[in-house]
Amino acid sequence: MAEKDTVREKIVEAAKKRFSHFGYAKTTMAEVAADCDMSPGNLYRFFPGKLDIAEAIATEDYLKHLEHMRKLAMAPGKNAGQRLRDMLFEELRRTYHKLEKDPRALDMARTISQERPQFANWMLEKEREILVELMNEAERRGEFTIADKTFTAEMVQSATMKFRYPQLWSRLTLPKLERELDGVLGLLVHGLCPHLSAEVRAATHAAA
Amino acid sequence: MAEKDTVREKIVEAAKKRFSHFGYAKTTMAEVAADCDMSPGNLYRFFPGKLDIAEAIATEDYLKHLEHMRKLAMAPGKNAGQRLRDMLFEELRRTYHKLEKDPRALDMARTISQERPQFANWMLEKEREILVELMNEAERRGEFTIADKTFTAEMVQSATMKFRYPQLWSRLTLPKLERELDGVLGLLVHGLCPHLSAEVRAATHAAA
DNA sequence: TTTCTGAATAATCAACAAAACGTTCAGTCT
DNA sequence: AGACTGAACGTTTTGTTGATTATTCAGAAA
Repeated sequence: MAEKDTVREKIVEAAKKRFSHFGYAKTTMAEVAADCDMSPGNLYRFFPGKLDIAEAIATEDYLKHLEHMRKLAMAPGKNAGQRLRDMLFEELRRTYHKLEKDPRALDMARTISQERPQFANWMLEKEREILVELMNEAERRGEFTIADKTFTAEMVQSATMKFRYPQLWSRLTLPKLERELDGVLGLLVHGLCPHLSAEVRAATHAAA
Repeated sequence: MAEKDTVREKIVEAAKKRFSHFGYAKTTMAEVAADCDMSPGNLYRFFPGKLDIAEAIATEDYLKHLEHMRKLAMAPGKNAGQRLRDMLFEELRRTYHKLEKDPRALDMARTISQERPQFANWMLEKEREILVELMNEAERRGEFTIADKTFTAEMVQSATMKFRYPQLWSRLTLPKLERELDGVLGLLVHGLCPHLSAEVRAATHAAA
């Protein structure tokens, strides 16, 4: 079984190289198999199909990214709004740079999210867990007031959809996208209605 | 000149019928010309090209829709949040139903927004004007506090992108989309931070 | 002169054949 | 028996050819 995992890893590594070098569509199972000194048929003892190899690569990659985002979401010495901002900016920059420096990654991303919508769902769900943690912490400190946190996390994701696969939905440059994300987050955090600034809150306390 | 406009209108009408019956791609300039009892070449004295006829149709249609939205945005006896909600719900429902009952409209929408990105910009800009009017009115009544209204309108549009061409970016049903839009608007209006409810505001006034 | 036509042109599309590919599985090797 | 191969199969992609189509423009009609 440990042996099997080693072989699996070997396949993933070979595929990773091919995919990033030539793109998902342009690498064949035969090539990946050859890189691993095995026959094409043998790949299927480790993965149900080509797309599943891509999914394994994407999963590995995203789990690393999630760790990073969790750190930003829980960073000490910052208020909740700032941490939310850091987290979503990190997400924007990561995907932007990934697709920028390696346009070959785009067809893989596109194929996966088209053929495996459930995978895109899984990513959102994982991110949502972090958002809920962030909100719990924020509420504990009185920074946010949120009734249904999972629902609210979904709404935050919905409102920031545009920044999740930036070059899929617009041709904006990174600085423009950052400015826009900043603006949207400002709205999400403070709202359009007059909000409870520090001074107003003090006044309210005095009145009580 | 009045004569020219009549001919233009005739062409638009003929094209409208063809486009909605057979789709944009499947109707030929020759057919539209025949419907107007003229030669294909003559169409080009009135429109630079086929796509410009489609754009004229879309413009006419959107201007009607804008009027409707402006009415909702300025409806008396409702607070600003409610009017914003009515306006964006109308937008969602309109495009959803249009593309639902007439999937032929989709290829036209897709072609226009692909080949003429500036047209999509024009639509957003026009809608933004209404949003700014709504915000001005809301600020006058103390319902919203907004520094840069045009920028804020842009951010509202950015956060609600997903609901603008619903079936282009997701496969959600109308009820699910409505629920989600409602949630996002709740967030945009009230924000995540504790906000100034009516009672709190009264307390603040008392303290002052 | 001004308005319009319709054949000419160049670009795009559709249909079809050939090649390449993902996937399977009968059978070989260890 | 379990691990693996590679030819075979059906699907998808690619390349090619012929037809359609948007657009132009020289010239006819008004």
